[in-house]
Amino acid sequence: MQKAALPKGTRDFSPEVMKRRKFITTTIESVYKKFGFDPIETPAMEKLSTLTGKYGDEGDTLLFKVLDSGDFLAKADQEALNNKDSNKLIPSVASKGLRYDLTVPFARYVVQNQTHITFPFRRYQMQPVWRADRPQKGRYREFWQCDADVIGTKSLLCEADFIKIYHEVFSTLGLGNYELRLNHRKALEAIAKTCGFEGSFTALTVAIDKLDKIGWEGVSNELLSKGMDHSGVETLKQLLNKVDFDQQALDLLSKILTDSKEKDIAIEELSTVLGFIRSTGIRLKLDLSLARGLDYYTGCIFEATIPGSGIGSVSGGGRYDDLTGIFGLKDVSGVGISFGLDRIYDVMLAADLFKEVEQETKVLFCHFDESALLYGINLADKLREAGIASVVYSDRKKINKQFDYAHKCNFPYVAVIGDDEMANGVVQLKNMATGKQEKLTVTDLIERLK
RNA sequence: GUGGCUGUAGCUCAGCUGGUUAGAGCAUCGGUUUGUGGUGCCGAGGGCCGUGGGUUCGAGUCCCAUCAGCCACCCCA
Repeated sequence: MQKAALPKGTRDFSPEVMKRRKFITTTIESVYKKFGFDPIETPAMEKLSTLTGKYGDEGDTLLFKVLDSGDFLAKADQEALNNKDSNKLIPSVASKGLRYDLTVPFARYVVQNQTHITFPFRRYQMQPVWRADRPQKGRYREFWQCDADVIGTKSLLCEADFIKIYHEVFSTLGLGNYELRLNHRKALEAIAKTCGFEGSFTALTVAIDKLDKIGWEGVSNELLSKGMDHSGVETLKQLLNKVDFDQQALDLLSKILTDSKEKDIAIEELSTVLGFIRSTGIRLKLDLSLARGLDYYTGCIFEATIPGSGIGSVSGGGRYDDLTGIFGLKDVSGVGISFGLDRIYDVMLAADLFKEVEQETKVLFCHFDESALLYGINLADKLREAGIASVVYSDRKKINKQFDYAHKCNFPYVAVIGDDEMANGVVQLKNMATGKQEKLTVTDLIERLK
């Protein structure tokens, strides 16, 4: 006998859990639909060449590779094999991989279907993704992303739409205390210029992204050691405070940053977004320390967290000006966001935000003998025709066992069938919550349970 | 990839400084005299004490290794 077990970082979902997960996904889906997005799906596997090189070096190591079928060793890179060089061996034995996110497969989809797509294209996609990360709290190897993207327009109205979507989704889920942080990739570049650090843009973003973890002192020490001078550090310090996203914040930013093309773009785009959402009263933060790891972002970037949840971001996104370029389609700008279903679930569970899951099957037919069982089968079919979910107890067991089953499964009603009921053309319907029961004909039964 | 913590029944755990046949609660199944569930009462099944080695007269308990799980770092949803 072998032990029943799952691969590390993967989970089964019980009916109770699935009902709650569905609540989250249908909420997100209905908001996406309301904003004019249509669904697509893509395969779990992509060609490895589609995935590699899109998520940075670290991302490549986190990709699950799928071993080729057949005699894969025959066509393996013999030199790499002899040298036991795993990394070099991979391309010759694995040509597929599990998708790492939904954005890159989407870019591939857009390029491949460009002649059939009408731009701007608004799609949503809710599917699992896989990462060979070491699992821990709020981190799984298989998890679901709920993405929405608009591709084929540079309009900042899209960014405004996503801010409204964030607000509606989190409010509906009961997570109205969410914090949405906004930044602009060009603002980061302008900051690098202002601080005399344009040559080490990546080092700058890596450092300031750690602000909430290692504090201002840690960040400044790191930057000083990387060669930033004291005046640069002082300037930076004025910028990194997380502030309300409003005109005042933009004015201040404009005052501190030295003139550059990037500054102009960042300020102008952020003001445009602000203008689009001003009337809604939605609040968000301008956080110039927000960097986000994925380097395909070029414009506005978003990240949403639930303060006090102990789990990192539950959603992220941003604008990418040239993600389709790598697949041969130039000058197509897109912007999108992604909700992390599993993390939202964890946060909601911890905050006790799920309502009691109700049993959707209305009634269980219980019986005393073979003829009552057959009688029940017919009645159940009549109820189903009327759209009432019902089950006939499938085995011949004592009536108290049948009731026990109904109780444990949370069926709201039990319909008892015996000789009396069959003789009179009725059933004994018992309300399991109140304990009350009454004799009803089929017609009355349907009327009662509708 | 780096570090820390933990492995005893299906689940949560107890098992004192090593000492007879390994315990509890919950869960499961059966019964409570058979046309009615929840609570109560009675009873049953279920454990190579993660795995391998070592110390010892004797190991669930001590030591080493290994595997697995959890947590943190890195990075991220």
